[in-house]
Amino acid sequence: MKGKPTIYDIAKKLNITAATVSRALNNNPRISQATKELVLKTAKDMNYEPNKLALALKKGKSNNIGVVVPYINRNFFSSVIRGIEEELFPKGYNVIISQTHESAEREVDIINNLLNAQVEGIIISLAKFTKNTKHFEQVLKKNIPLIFFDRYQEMGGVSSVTIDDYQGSYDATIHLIEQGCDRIAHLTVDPTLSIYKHRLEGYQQALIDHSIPFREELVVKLKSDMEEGKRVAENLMALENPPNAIFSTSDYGALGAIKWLQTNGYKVPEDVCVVGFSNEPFTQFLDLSMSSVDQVPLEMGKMAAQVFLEQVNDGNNVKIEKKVVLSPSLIIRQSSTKK
Amino acid sequence: MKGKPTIYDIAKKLNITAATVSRALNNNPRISQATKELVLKTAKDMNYEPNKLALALKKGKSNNIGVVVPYINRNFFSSVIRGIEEELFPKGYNVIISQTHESAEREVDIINNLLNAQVEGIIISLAKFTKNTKHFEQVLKKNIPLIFFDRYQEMGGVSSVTIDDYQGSYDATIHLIEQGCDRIAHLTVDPTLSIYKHRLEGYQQALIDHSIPFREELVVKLKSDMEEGKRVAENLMALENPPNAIFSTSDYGALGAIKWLQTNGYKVPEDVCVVGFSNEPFTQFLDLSMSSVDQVPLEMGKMAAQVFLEQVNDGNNVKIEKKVVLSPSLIIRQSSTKK
DNA sequence: TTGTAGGCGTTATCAC
DNA sequence: GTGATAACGCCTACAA
Repeated sequence: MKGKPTIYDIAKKLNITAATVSRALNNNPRISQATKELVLKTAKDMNYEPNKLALALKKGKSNNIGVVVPYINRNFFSSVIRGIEEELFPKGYNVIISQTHESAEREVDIINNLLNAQVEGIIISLAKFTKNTKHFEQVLKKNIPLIFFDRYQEMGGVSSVTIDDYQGSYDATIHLIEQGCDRIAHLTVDPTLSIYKHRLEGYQQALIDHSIPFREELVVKLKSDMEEGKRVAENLMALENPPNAIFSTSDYGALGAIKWLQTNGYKVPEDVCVVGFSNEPFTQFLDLSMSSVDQVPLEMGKMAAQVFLEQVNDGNNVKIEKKVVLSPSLIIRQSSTKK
Repeated sequence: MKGKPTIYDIAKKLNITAATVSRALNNNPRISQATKELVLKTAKDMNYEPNKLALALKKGKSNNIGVVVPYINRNFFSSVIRGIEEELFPKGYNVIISQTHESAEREVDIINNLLNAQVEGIIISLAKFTKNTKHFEQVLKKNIPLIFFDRYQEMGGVSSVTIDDYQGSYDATIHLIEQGCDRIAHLTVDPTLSIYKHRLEGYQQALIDHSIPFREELVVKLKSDMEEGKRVAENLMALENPPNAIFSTSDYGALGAIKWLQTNGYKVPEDVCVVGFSNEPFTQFLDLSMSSVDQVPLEMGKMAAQVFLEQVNDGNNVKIEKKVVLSPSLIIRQSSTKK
């Protein structure tokens, strides 16, 4: 008996069959209390541990779940993954992670790979440029729960967990208005992506609700990047009627804006209030701490895991399509607090 | 043929046996070119994909590797994991992650779980309070490569990938000395842990090499935390002969120190130079950017993965025990640059 | 060059 | 209650 002990080893020792051992181990009702205890005891003695691979092959279930993100070392994603792992480890699932590097191609490879590995579910935040959804149809065809989080795409049979981007944006804008700002710039990243579209809409609605005219020139598209934020701030302040608040859908853009403002004679928040989005860890450590919309990544991860568990337990039932929308949380700090 | 096609399905279609199909798929030399091509083609047509679980059971190899960290959403750890994944995905390995939450108990559970899942290797950064190593002996007994990174413990048969903490600390201290500082405080976390012990030694050696007397009262132990950093800075500056430089083995401690200094009339770096350790992302975004020792997490992850690959390919050979020590990289920024 | 048969560790379906 | 036996999908001697 070199390697790990199997149910055969323990069967032999007890002079019974492997089948009986298996049943005893699985607490099968029609097995005598005596043998049950005996088996359990010797199993423990021999340091027996079931071979998950065999079980997996037999049942066609691996106890593994795949989590796919663009990059794992972005704070938002790693926090979501943390939430997922914490929810799923106690249930006996192992979390396999993969990174798309924002490449749609690689995303396809990863999905195929996960499928081969017989994962029982896939939780994914789409690569930025994923348009085609063919690879996901395969997943659905196999009745494997597929859950999008944060970045998603409309697709029948797919569940998703997102934050209410509209609400987050609305709240942030209202907050700025309440600080007395009436010329609020909106920095966006790519309004064709749904999350940014919703953020734009929330911003617009807040203006409407306070009878503030919408000015097209105050909406600027830029990459989520500090240098871009500086450039944009410069342009905005050069307008004849410059903004007295900047709401950026990215913390990095907001940071760049603040830096430019401060080094060019503007006071934040007195002259210009600034609010970011994502609540990156650095926002709280700045000398002038930055207000930001928190995307509740931990909750998002836990929620995604829970949705997965529901679907997986629902067996081959009708495909449930669950859309969970979490409330983001506006964190108000110095960059937008006049007092 | 409901589920996934198997080699049997494709065998039936071609009127040959599964064995032949298997061989063709595996490019077995003694198989006719004709059938090989035929099999390959129909396999593709039928959208055949090998079932990794079956393969795993057969070979006793899962193609999975376990990565264990305290918390996945710490920048350092998630960056290491990123490195590991990037190195291992192309080789066909799946990366399973688990978090210990710094609990030694949970660490034991996780190791057992990974063992049951038949992972082919384990890469781990120890929970802070792990003393016992019994659970690791099990891993070694099964001939499964075990690799420690960052936080490790001396153990026969175990490889490790770390940075040269001594060197990093030495470099940082020398840098401070070159800036003209001769009263350098050293903030440590827990000198009983080897990494902090080495950092203390590097600091001391730098002093010796420049004939600067070592002063016990300039070495302070504190938690890696901003508030603690403030408290400690206050105490240090109250000494009769206060420091003109602070080297903290944690960025958070350094940050706290800087904040306290700045709000209490001291100029950084003119009055006091400050250097941190870890190169957390926030250090570069501070108004006064912070110098720090980068722990090259990406390289560390890649290196750990490479060590794993070596061991795993070495079969059941003699246990190789590889100790890789990477060079940290001192990032010099404003907090320590007088000019 | 290809087919046959057995096995990896479990569980499920029959029987007894 | 428990024992045979087959099966999950694949690989690999051993034959032919």
